[in-house]
Amino acid sequence: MPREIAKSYSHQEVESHWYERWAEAAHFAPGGADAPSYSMVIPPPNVTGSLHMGHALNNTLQDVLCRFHRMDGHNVLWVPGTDHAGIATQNVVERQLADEGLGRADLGREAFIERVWSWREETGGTILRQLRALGVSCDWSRERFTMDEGLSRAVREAFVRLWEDGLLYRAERLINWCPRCKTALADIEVVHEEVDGHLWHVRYPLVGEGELVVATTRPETMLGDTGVAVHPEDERHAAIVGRHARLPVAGREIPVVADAFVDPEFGTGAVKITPGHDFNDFEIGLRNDLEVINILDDDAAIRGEAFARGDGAAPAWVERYAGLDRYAARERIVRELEEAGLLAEVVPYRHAVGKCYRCHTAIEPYLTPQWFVKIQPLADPAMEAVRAGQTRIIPEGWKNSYFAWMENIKDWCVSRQIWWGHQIPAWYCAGCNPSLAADGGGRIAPECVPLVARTAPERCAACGGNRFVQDPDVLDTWFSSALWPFSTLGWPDKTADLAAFYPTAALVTGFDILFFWVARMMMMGLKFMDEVPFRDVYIHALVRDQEGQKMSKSKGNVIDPLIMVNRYGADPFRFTLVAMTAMGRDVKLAEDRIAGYQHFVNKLWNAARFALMNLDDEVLAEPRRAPADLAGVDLDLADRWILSRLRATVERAREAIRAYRFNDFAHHLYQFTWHEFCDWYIEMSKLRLNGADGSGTTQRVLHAVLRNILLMLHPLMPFVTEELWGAVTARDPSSARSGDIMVQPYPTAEEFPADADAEEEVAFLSGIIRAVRNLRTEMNVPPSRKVRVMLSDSEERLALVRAHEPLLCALARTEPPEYLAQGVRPQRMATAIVETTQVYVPLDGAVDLEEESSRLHRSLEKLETEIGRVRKKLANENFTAKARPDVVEREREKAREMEEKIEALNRSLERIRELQAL
RNA sequence: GGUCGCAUAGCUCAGUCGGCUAGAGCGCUUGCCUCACAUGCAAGAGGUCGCAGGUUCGAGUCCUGCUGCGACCA
Repeated sequence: MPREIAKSYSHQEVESHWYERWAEAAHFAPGGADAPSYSMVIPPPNVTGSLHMGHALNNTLQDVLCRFHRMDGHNVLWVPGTDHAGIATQNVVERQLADEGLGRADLGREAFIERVWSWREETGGTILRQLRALGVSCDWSRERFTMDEGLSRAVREAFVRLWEDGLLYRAERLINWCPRCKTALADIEVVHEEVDGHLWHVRYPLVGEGELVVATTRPETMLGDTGVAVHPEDERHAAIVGRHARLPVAGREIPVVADAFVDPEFGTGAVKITPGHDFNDFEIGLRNDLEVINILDDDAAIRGEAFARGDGAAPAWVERYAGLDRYAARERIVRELEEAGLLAEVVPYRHAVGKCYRCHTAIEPYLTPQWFVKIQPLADPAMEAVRAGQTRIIPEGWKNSYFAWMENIKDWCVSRQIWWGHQIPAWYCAGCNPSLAADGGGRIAPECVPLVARTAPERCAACGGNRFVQDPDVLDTWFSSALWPFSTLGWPDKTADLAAFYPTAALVTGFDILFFWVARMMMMGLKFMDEVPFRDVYIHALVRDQEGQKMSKSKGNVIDPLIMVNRYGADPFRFTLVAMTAMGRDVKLAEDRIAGYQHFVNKLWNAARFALMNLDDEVLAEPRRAPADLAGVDLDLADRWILSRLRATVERAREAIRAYRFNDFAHHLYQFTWHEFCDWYIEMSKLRLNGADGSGTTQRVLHAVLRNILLMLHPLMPFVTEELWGAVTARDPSSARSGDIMVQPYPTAEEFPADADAEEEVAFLSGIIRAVRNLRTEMNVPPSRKVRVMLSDSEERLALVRAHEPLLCALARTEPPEYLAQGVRPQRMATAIVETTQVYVPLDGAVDLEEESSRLHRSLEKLETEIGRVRKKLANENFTAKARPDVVEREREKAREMEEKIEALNRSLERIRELQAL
């Protein structure tokens, strides 16, 4: 009984339905515990974020892996969640407060944090809801947030253990300070950008007589200069080392020192040293015993008290500078230098400026007490694990970056001067640290002694006091993210999840957070779990626009994934992302690609539609999903061929997934579905389906191949495959209940018989069919008209065509062919050669002999060049002696074939010449 | 400045162990509304594999240099 489904697929009606159904059926949760586990943790998106293309790609790839392994019999767990994004989230809420005319200080810490939580309840986690539109199969019952109680406990535990193991310390160091966020940043949170600036050459008068010209990009920092340095071997300046310069404007006397860091080629060979506001200068200062003066407040404005140092009294000009922003101070100081005739030269100069990765404000090296993780003892095992292959990085090229970064790693500044985050579990006893009370601003002096503990201490072991102040700083968000692969599974408790799912199988992420996150997870995983956090790290590309530009709101070139899903459906969108994910390359995305793959979905839909219109109820009702038991019954050539090709496709698809070759995976399935199944098998099957003979077998094969296509494609295109699975298995008693495709076993190659003969024969027959079609077009035979065809070859070869004559007639629209004995050459025929077979189609009276002649000449020329190359090879004794025998044999075969073709072409040309002569 | 990567059809890219008459998708040209699909079918055009050397019987593939582009680090 013929049945019909809609003429085309409407994703809108289908996607939300299936997503809900999967959730209700608990398909997203791990299944049987006896199966090998396959686990992943989502790279937690920022809780303030909304879905962009990077997330779409990242999560699509993860979902492909999860869906594949789930079908392939693994116990799959994919943990979703978000991170609390300390600075970013605090910025968002502070902006809200600003609209109400409030600052966070107006609320106080506790009320502010409450406010952030309520923001999070309302708006946070939007991105996780958006992810569902992609069809991601993560286990929502295990959703985690880095500020959850469980994960916060993990953070405290990790912090305390690091402290106990001597891997954590608090010290006053020069750190990267963002004057807008008013917090310290880790080194990698600073992005270096080239900017067009100036190089100011300033005269520093020497005490006594003479002067020294120094070059600087930041003249305002001279207020904090405590020395001038020259290279020790620079003869130009050798005489003045040890003398003093009088610092312009500030008036202090500062020493001239020699330090090998100075580049004698740069500028005048003399540099001003500001240990309080430059990392290199800080080092030089340490080596040469220079004073460190902090001239800036936490908002990068000049602070008055800086000038009070030195001779004790604040000079008169302090009032001019105190409170000035660093850039205003720069303008002013340049003006004053110029007026004093101390500005020797100003030249345009392009140089790198470090900026805050969150707000893009230029960072300021700033001397403050901070918490640091001693990193080398953690980095060493993390490097070793990759070297030993306990964790693989794919593609391998990223290993270099990983090692390069790890080898030059510096201690990690983990304290942040913000409120939203995990407050550092360290307390200071008011009794032991009298300076605590003095500083009402909450900044704890560097000399204060912290008590690090899992919970607030009740009594001081040293003085017996019970008044404590908790360290006001919070931890870097990445500190909690570093624990993610085990904190989400219940650590520090020894949970069943932890036992079953750690280490995770794979981590899928972009290279932009290789250092921020991947490297730190490696370190923390090894530290706290004694085991790497993941077996494989797959690093994927960044999504760019079609010109290769990074997508950004300011450029206006963003493609919104949700709009794409809505417009084209999640399946084509996912397929596009996966098909374009070549190893290590950028993904350049254009909307028309997605539209293109929507056509593929339509093709699949219509193949299923065709099948449904041609399958009998009893076939549709058979529970069989693999036709292994069909083998040998009365499979015809086409059946044997498509099953053999299916086998090869399953093999390739599995291999592609195993090797993280996502684009190959998509490509092989696309190629098989469209160009083998639809273009050839379905067309060939029509003959048998319409005839009485063997229709049952063909129906069964058609059904089986279609179902296996759906199974293979499911990880890529979950929705349309699930929808069609429902249609083609509707009457299958074995799939009545939890028969969703999502939880069916993934096809294996062994289910399908390989058949090299069938593949070879179909290649030959389809070659003949293509050749006839080609000749038809050349001869301008209208598609509606059947064409006469003659074939000439050995009896054996011709018998093969004869056996499948109806296929040729139907697919090339020919009359039944005439079979000619080898060597018989008919007149007035256009010729093509397929393997050894000559194919003739009558030269129509209307055909231009000239054109036909030049067509043949072109093919002839091509062949002659090629055979020349092959003959040269075969004549080369080195080749025949050294190349592998099978390679040599292939070349010989090639030469034989080409000789025959050339001969045939020459004969055809000869006949055309005869005709032209008439 | 240092490191790494990339350069193949008009565009975007595959090309795994060196055996290639170099592939795909999109675009383009021509002809078709052929009873699953015009979101389609059929046929076709289109390449000095960035340049110059080297290794090899054989190089898109390996090595060196150059040019151009990109990324990361400083």
